[in-house]
Amino acid sequence: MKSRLKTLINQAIESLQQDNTLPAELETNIQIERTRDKSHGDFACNIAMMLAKVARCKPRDLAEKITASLPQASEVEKVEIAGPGFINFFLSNSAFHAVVPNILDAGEQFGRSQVGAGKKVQVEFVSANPTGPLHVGHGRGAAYGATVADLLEALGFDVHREYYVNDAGRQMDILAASVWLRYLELCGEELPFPVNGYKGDYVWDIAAALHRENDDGLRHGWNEINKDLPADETDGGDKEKYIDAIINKAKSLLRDDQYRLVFDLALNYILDDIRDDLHHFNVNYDEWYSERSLTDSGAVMRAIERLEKSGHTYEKAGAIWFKSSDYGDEKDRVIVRDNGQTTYFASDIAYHMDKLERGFDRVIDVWGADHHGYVPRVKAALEALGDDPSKLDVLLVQFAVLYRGGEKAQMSTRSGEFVTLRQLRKEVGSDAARFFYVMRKCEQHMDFDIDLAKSQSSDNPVYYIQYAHARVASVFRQLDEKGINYDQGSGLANLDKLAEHHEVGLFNNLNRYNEVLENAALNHEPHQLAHYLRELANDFHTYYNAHQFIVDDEVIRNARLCLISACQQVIANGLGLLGVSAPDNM
RNA sequence: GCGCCCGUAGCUCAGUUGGAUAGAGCAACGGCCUUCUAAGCCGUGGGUCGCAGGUUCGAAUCCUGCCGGGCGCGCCA
Repeated sequence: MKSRLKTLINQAIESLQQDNTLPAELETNIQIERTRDKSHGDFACNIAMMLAKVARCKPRDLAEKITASLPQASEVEKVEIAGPGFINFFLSNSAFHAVVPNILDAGEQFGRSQVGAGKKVQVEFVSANPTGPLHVGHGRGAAYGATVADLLEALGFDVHREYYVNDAGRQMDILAASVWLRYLELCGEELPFPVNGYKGDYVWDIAAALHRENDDGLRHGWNEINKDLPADETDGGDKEKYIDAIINKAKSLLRDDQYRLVFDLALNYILDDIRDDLHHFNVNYDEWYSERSLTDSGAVMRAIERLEKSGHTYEKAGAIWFKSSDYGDEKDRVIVRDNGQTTYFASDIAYHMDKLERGFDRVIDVWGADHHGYVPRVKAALEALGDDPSKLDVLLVQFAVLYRGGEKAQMSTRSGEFVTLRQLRKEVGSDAARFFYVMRKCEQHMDFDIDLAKSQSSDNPVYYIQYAHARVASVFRQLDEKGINYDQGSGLANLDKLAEHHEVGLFNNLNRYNEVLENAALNHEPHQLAHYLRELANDFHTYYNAHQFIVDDEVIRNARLCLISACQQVIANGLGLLGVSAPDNM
């Protein structure tokens, strides 16, 4: 609809250029907007105000000339000039009707397009350390990332969903050591558990699995382990040094192969858990990319060498630094520590280098907002490597604070542990959780009202929208029960009989769906779709209450059934893109 | 101290990328059940868009400076 009006205005401008009212050289950026106020018509264009200067006349006069030069179009009922020089288009009702047959024809495909033209986009999201179950903070990233990916796919982008698995580094060693110590306890050893170890119940579960598979095969006496250990924090020592000493003991006593056994068991156990959790959250990946594989394949060394060769590194205090401050970072960063080990940042440089080498036209990282300080150094690295940092979009997701009964529910009752995503799903259901997480734009701090998400009332937007979908299904069930025939062909042929203002409003809203989808996807703003669906459901419910659909007049009846059927389809499609189900029964 | 995000109705938030008289949902108040789901609907009230300047035909939106809240500033990952 918008593009149709654009071409009309373009033609008008071209004809004005021919009679020299407007200069031949002209930069035209025609914007067509939906009006807020119906008294301003259906669409408005501000082109006259934009071009007034170059045309050297008053905006309203120019608007007059443009309007006079507009070609005839059947959809346009009336054109008015208003305010400082807006050109307002009033369209005929029938101009909005064509969307209904389009919706019913396309079905599930309605709204999908080829705007993305098959461009390769990678969306990396969640990527939480596999050292424990996902918590509610990860949930927002999961819902947001998955929806952004689905939206882009709907627009015809070739989307690759990826989870970066931090399966290297100290945190994983701490987990492996924690599991091993719990395993030793299961073997009958008595030992003090490290202050810095992972204490969650899942560590016991992994240890039990380790014990089932290996019996006492990995057992070492605590007396042997305890030899030469520094003091833990409980005994006035340093908890970091203590846990590092435990890790080193584990590595030396178990040797490589057995240590790797413990490590991998823990890693896979937790990854399976995360995968399962996300799967039930309707979040699925194309690839789980291992950080360790970057080291194994030599990508990390290759990235470091490239930086060294291009003169972006230097040595200081035994470490190798990347001069990220040359590219806007606030200070330089270590990539190889004085002990020879590469840093996490070095892996991340290699990872992003690898992403671009894999040929993605666009790379999207979804991060928690607490990592925002990390953006400049990654972009700096890409620039130093000679890649284009503008290909990388980092989307920062702010924290979600859970509220239950008006109180913060962020922490569970047990010692400072976060509420897990699994607990949240169990309590409010996957549908409500997915919807609530994307209801707000990602840079907005979010208050997640658990009570509201659980409630089955119109206050709850998820239920309200799903209910609209179910209601249409219910109407068609009624039709069946009454033995009344639904003639879609007749309905589509008589849409112009629907002129109640509720109906006009619905036609109008159904026409907006494609625009909303495109905007939501290209701007990475799923909340736009969520809000749209709320409005559409609201309009539907209002219509439902104002008018009977199953009426005796079969012409009106069939036309109305076509209209509500289209509403149902759009709601189903929209909810589908948000990862929310559209039930027929509630 | 420096950097990023946020500040819009009593509350939670939108605001079509700078457009016309700033919107919605809760909450408050007043109505509506013999009807395809009242799991709902109709109506009313409510605002110095944090503050002060600036940019222009036009600012909640862009720029500058303050104020307030959140987060981040490791040879951790």
